[in-house]
Amino acid sequence: MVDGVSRRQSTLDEVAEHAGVSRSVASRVLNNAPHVSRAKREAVERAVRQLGYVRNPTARALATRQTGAAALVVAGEDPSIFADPFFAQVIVGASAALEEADLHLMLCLAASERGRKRVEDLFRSQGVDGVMLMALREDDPLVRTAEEARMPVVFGGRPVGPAPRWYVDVDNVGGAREVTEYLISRGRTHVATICGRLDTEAGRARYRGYRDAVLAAGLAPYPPWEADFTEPGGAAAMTGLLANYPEVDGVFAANDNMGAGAVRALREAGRTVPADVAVVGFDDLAVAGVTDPPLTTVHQPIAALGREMARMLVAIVDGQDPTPLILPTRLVTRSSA
Amino acid sequence: MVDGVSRRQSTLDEVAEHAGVSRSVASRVLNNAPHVSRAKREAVERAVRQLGYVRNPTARALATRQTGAAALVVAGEDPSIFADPFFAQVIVGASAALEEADLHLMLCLAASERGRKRVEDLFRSQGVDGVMLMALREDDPLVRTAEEARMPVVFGGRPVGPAPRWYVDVDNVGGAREVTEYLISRGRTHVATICGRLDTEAGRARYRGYRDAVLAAGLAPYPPWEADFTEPGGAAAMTGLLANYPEVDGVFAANDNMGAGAVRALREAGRTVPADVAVVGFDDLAVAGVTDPPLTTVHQPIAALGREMARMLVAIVDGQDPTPLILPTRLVTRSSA
DNA sequence: ATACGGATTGGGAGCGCTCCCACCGGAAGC
DNA sequence: GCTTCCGGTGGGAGCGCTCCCAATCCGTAT
Repeated sequence: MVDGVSRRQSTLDEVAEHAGVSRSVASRVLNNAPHVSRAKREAVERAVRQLGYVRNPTARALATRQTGAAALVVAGEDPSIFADPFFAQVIVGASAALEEADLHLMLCLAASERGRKRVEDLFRSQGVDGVMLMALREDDPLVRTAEEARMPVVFGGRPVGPAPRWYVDVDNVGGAREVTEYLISRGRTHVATICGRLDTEAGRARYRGYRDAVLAAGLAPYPPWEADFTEPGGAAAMTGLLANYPEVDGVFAANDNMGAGAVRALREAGRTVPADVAVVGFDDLAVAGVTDPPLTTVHQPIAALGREMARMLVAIVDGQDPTPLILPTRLVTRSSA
Repeated sequence: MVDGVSRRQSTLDEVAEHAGVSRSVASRVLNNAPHVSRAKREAVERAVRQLGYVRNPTARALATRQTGAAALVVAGEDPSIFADPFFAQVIVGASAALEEADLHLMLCLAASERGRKRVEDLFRSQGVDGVMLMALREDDPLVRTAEEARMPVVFGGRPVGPAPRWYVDVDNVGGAREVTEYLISRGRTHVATICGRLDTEAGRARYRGYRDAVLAAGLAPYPPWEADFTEPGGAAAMTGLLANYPEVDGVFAANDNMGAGAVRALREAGRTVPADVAVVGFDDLAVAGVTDPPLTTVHQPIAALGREMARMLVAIVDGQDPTPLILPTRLVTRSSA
């Protein structure tokens, strides 16, 4: 009976029987393995079509000890960190690369207590073939978990501390230096920074880049004024900066969200951008284009970051040992500085 | 030997042996099933701890025919649709609800040809326990695939055409009507709309809401000026609208991205917002807060949408038959209108 | 003809877990 | 005192697939 939509899912045994071959042969055909005669191969393919057979990935996973899935773990402190459009772009890139290797993407938001627990179990139960790990804070217990894991782990952005074996990062120091130099080249002499969380490596690296540039120009760096990478956080920081250092005429915000917040706070304080205070950001997310004035910022290849993480992971799963990767950034000038 | 980090993953049999019980008893303990004496239960728990045992989810899945995972499928035409921060918020909500049910989240971007194919296989191979399906366009083949699937499917937003059995949507018509009425109440008499893609139900519904409000006020609705829900698309549409209907003094953009684009296009055309042209959006995403002026818009509970989809799915997997849900929207007034 | 090497083939033993079921002993019911 | 019942227990048969290995087949070299 030809019935592509039979009630029950057909099994490999049924396909084999239908094709008049053994299970082994049918399996070889499905896996494109050699040692199958042309005639039997075609018979199996016909049976597969007629039965509407689809291989059961779970059974395959059990037998091969490979799940066919990779996890993207987003750590952080609060699940809402994931609302940052940054991650969406990472996912677009990672998803495309995983698709090429025919791996599925499992997404884990590990910010809650329970979420973290589940990720730990995932690591230990071999529930995926490998993981991509992002948004780690200093002393995040997941770093330890990852080290002990018996599976490949690729870091997206380095964690604070010793660099892991496999990671993909962007050149945070270089990007921050370049955009700060740009600010200075536009005649700004009192350049402060709204830095990101300093318990993240990205926050620290961008502050270092800022500091390098200011010192190299013979100016005095301001102490790090920390915010949480969000728009309201950036606005609040800008207000604080204004109150404490009214002479400031240039601000490097360590990401675009905070840059947008700074622009808003400045406008609300009656200062014009860039005439009174020039503002630059980092990331080149969509928000940088809609502020008024639009933000000069540092473009980082976010989708590429995701793509390269996934490719690196696939390479490791395939038994290779790729070298870490640092992606370049690029200055994007708009009118906020 | 106490060794929580033994080379090989320990199995349930080993736990059972270590605890001096049978595999069955050990299994019952792990599943919190009855018919286990207090003494043996504790022995097993001790063995689990000493061996650092973690249950193999793949084997469990094979035996129970339940994978412990749910998929979120984002259709659309182009994978970059996922870059819209809208989805990130859905995921935050869905992830939290799935976490409560101890299900993992599999994310599938089904915009590419290959991606769609993989989703179809996922449906047919029972690779997940259920799926949440979003961003369907008219005549999307995935609708058919979903109907034929032998697993629960919850739609996020209704597809064009007959309503599916299970879905969660927001009140697009009501929200669009309300914000358009607001525009009119502010004295606007030439109110146009930059509508979203009309091959999506959300695009159509929002246009209907706009049209209802305009007609109810005794004004003449403008024909739908279609754009693709993106910022540049909105800007281009605004420019076109301005060229064709210079008398327009109010615009309902069917989402905030397009609203932000409209505001930018208006500024670049030398018109002031809201004095010359008032603009309102839909979604209440972060972008609505950073445009200048910030956008009056329709708040929709996006994380709740994700959460309710996930809860509905869990309910179905548990054998229930929940009723579809339509979430309310809320007008958020800022200064763009 | 006869033997030999390689390509094919099918049987069977898992992968690690769940769950049905038969079995045990003691408390309750008669 | 003897059934009846039930909590507790362990054995065993799968779940659907992969993969090792022994068996078979063929063409060809001897």
